[in-house]
Amino acid sequence: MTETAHPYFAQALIRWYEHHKRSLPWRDTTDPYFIWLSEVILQQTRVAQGLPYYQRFAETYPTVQHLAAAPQDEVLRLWQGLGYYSRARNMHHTAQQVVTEFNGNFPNTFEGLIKLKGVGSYTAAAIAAFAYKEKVAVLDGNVFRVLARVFGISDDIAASSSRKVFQELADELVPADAPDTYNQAIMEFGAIQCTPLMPDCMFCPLQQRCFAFNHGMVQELPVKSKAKAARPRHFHYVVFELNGAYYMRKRLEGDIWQGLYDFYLHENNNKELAMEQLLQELQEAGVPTSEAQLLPPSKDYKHILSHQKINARFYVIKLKQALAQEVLQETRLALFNVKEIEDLPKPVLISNYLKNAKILVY
DNA sequence: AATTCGGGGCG
DNA sequence: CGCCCAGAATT
Repeated sequence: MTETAHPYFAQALIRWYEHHKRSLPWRDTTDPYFIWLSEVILQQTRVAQGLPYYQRFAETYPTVQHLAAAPQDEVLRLWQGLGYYSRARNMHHTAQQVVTEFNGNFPNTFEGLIKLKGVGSYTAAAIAAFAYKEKVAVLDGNVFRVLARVFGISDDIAASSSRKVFQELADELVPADAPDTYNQAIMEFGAIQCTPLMPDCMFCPLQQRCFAFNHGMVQELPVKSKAKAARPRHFHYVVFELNGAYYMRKRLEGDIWQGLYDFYLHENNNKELAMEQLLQELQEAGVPTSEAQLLPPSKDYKHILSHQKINARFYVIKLKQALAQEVLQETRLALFNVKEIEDLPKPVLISNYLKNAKILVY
């Protein structure tokens, strides 16, 4: 490991930060509510993608009380497109807890913050440092990368067992007099200067003390094992239409997109689905298919998630009469008009279909 | 300690 | 279009 004087490391980063930092709205406040909001949005999310969402949330819910009082569907609708929807559900839950249990005040220590749903070690450290200047180290992907390169750490950053090594080093590096600025600085440095693919080593203030640069290992560090291949899935959506309204249902726990709305779903392990089979299934579910007019399936929609490759087809069925109450109970479907559908939180896949099919115009 | 949860950007 | 990015909860 390169002998890097710790005070030098923090000082160099802070000096770099003062010259290169981006102006971001959550950096102009020490209000734990807005810092928490921004950090939850920024989990797994690039600043450019999260920024407009932050602005919308901060504007729509100017206080934690506003967020706590909002209906879940509204919160999820505002979150639509950001992904990892448990973040929104947990955030909503935590807002309600802060209001009802803590009188609207967030815990003011790392230990208190990390007990909140959706607040893990990274987010607790970020809020504690930025809002309360607690001397704790944030450890996100940027920090992993910067530390691995500068200090020549070759532990696999994708392995949970490596965390301890990085966390201990990160903790040592935090200066007591500026934990807030330092933590911002190291993440910003990773995001702008010490980037994953083409780091700007030529104009790097740490160049001379960087293990990776000095050993020609910038491309090799950090070490990161590859994720396993995404599993293929085949979705066959049945879009029941009745006089310009559509049957949709809220997705349950235990799979992707919990809390979001989609259509009647038949999943198999094939791109194709025999019409007779689908019609028989619908008949068994109590759908009067004899009266229904079955249109040809849509094109294939390919939707990529981190570890799932979804191929989806949409089969529109124009109904002549409403589905029976028992069918709705069994399938959990409900009828929504176009205006209502617009306001429902939906997976991007469903949004794309609705738009292509000219059911919704965004 | 490994797996699962989304989606957008980039070369 | 393949590859990259990356925190929290659950198993």
